[in-house]
Amino acid sequence: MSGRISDSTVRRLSLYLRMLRDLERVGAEFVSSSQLAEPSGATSAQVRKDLSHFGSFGKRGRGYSVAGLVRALEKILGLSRSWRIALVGVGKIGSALLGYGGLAARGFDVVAAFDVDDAKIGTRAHGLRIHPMTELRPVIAESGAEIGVVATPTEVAAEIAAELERAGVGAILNFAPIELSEVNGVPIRTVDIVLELEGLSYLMSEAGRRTGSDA
Amino acid sequence: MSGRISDSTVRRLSLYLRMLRDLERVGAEFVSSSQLAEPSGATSAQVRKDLSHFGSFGKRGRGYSVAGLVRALEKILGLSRSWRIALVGVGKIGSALLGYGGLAARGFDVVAAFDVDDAKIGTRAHGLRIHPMTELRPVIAESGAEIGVVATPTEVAAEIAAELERAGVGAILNFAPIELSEVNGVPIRTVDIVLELEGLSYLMSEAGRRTGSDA
DNA sequence: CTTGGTTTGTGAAACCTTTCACAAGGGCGG
DNA sequence: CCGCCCTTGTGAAAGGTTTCACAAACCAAG
Repeated sequence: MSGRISDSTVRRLSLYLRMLRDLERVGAEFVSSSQLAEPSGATSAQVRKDLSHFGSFGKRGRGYSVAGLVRALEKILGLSRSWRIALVGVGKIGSALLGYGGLAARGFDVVAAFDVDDAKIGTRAHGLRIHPMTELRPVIAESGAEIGVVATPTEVAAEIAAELERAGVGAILNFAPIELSEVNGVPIRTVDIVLELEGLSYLMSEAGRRTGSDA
Repeated sequence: MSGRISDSTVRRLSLYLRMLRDLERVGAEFVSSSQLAEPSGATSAQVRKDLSHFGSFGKRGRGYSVAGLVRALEKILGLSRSWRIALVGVGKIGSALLGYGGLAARGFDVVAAFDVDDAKIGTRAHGLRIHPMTELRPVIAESGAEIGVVATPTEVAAEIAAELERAGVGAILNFAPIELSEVNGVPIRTVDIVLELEGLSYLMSEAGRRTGSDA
């Protein structure tokens, strides 16, 4: 088992865990790979293969123990602890994140916020003091944030990501529409809404072209 | 050329287009596949392969005409026109989207907004009147929105997506942390921040486990 | 204890994507 | 006009992911 695990596998593991927690809440004891596969649109074989990279968690003829698999997946995904987030850029997206209770509920706590805007610095947003950029390093060190979130304009995103990395974060989530390259093994995930919309635009145009030429 | 194009290819095409527009702005005339590859982290061969699915756009020995390729990619991706968006849920994320100028700048106009909250209905957010959910169908029909955005709580996301589909949108962008399944060929893309964070959590834990056992 | 029904874990096969490597074509300097 | 250098377009190879299919294991009932 366990070589290099693909992003898509990890993504699915998260989805399985979500479903398992729901099942746990309603008191289910066992679940089969096919039940587990359904919500993520995967197949039962894929569920079993995904899990097999990490060990053997099921009972043949019976399925998986819900509680047991929840704990196993939490351990694999690093979700048996909570993570601290440092947010850079308290604009539209940054504020939305701060106000989104879903993060803290799932173990991701925003513990520090930064902005360049003098009007914002020193004020509080959702109970969190907004620091100037110059305090990035010390505040991140003191707060112990492990994840940096870049919610700044595109032009400065790369620079901010580099500063976050230097300040010691272990991973970065980027909302600016720019592809940031991983440095020093600090993984970066980008959430690019425009890219998603353009992907949809392609699919709609493609559909139009198909039906257009058929009709 | 042109069979079924993978999501990752389309994603890269968007990135190429971004770079090409920057190049056009600074007045570059030609660009090579290797220059084009750099910002998206692709290889030159991949750029050429991606483009080859749609035709032959370059000149051997010279590269690609920047202006020509911009127009070609815009056509392929369906970006030579603008798209209208109907937004359902004007909470944190919904408001952030409304206020985000980057969308309109790239040809995605939010033309209609809906919410269940009586306090919001009838008011205006960023110049846009907020409609009650009961008016979904007529307002979408009248506004001609092609893309529906789901920015509601998870519990109602699936139902809203179905209503949007019935109201006639051609694609859906979903921000709720739930996997929605495509119906009637209406493509759905989900932006799931928690999933991204959990992916980062996995990578950080993995890194910890590796160095932990090595040291 | 045995039988039958069920579900896992996993090699092998199928499928898909990326990379390689090179012939074909184009431009430029002389 | 010729020869050299450069870059595309593309089959073939390599690499990766998903699906298939089945033996092994477990439970329950008789």
